[in-house]
Amino acid sequence: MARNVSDGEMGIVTALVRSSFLVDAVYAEASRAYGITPQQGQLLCVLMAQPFGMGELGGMLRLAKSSLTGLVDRTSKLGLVRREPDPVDRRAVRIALTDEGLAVADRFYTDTCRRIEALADGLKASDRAKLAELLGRVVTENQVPVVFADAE
Amino acid sequence: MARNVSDGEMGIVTALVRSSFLVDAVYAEASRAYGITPQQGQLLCVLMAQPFGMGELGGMLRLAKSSLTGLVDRTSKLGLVRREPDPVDRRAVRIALTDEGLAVADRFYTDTCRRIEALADGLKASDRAKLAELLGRVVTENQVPVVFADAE
DNA sequence: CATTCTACATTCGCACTACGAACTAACCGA
DNA sequence: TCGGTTAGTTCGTAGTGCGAATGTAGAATG
Repeated sequence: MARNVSDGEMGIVTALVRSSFLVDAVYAEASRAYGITPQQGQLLCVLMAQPFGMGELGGMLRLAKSSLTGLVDRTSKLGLVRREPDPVDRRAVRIALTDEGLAVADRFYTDTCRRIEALADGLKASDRAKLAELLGRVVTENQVPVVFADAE
Repeated sequence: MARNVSDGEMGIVTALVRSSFLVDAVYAEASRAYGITPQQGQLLCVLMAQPFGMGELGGMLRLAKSSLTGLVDRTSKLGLVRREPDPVDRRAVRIALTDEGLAVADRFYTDTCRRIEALADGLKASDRAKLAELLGRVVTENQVPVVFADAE
């Protein structure tokens, strides 16, 4: 049987899985507010740092090449990203944000950050810092791709 | 611009988003190993506690009714869950694990726990406990549905 | 009791997600 | 130049998730 929600003690596995569920819901809600899908939102966030080739993007987002083509197609059709020819490799393309894409990405990113941050509102500052440190170490040690980063 | 991965300081937002990405990847990998989708795996985990009606399931998994019908259909076609008539309400059904579904759920759950737990292998026991406590508070305070629970 | 209102679930059509296999074009090394 | 590799796309398939519309059954009201 499962423990009750009111049970104060929650294992680390459950805490991770359920917090992930929470983050996913926030992502879905935030992206919907901007007329994009969570995947498109994630693509925009990755591209905020710099343009990437399809291969690099596939590695970061953990998507097969064929999956990525469609995602870029659809996001491109919205006018948010653009395929640019790679200057040195004529086979390759570089996916970059359009002006509008950058604008949407900025707003989506800011909004998402605000919503995610609100999840930890109940924790006092020192606890939030501790949580960020511990969770950050988990992320770093598992080499999670930089699908999201702190603003400068 | 974005901070570098090697940058030790990671904000709580980034840590949450990227750890969620990590958990999602583990869930996808684990479910694939059992020939099911992550959504089907999640359904099995929820039903491990007890059978639920479609309405309850929709609330817990945050899915529209129409989305759930298909998920249950497909999982049922695999022989893992079953629709049972509700004893008191002839409109309603109760979704329950079949014997095979219970067996798969047990193994999937155990395997997933092992994989998720491994994510925090780099932390020492006291840090893991602290992380579980803080993240557990975030989960509890945001009333995340019990889509996953600790084993008894 | 009949009528109405609401709740439970399904069906349908749509767009998106994700994959592997097969393919084209271009790079690169021998 | 030839053969192998790499970058991306195309195509077919299965699954996801939603809203609108539907049918049936319980609940509430007269």
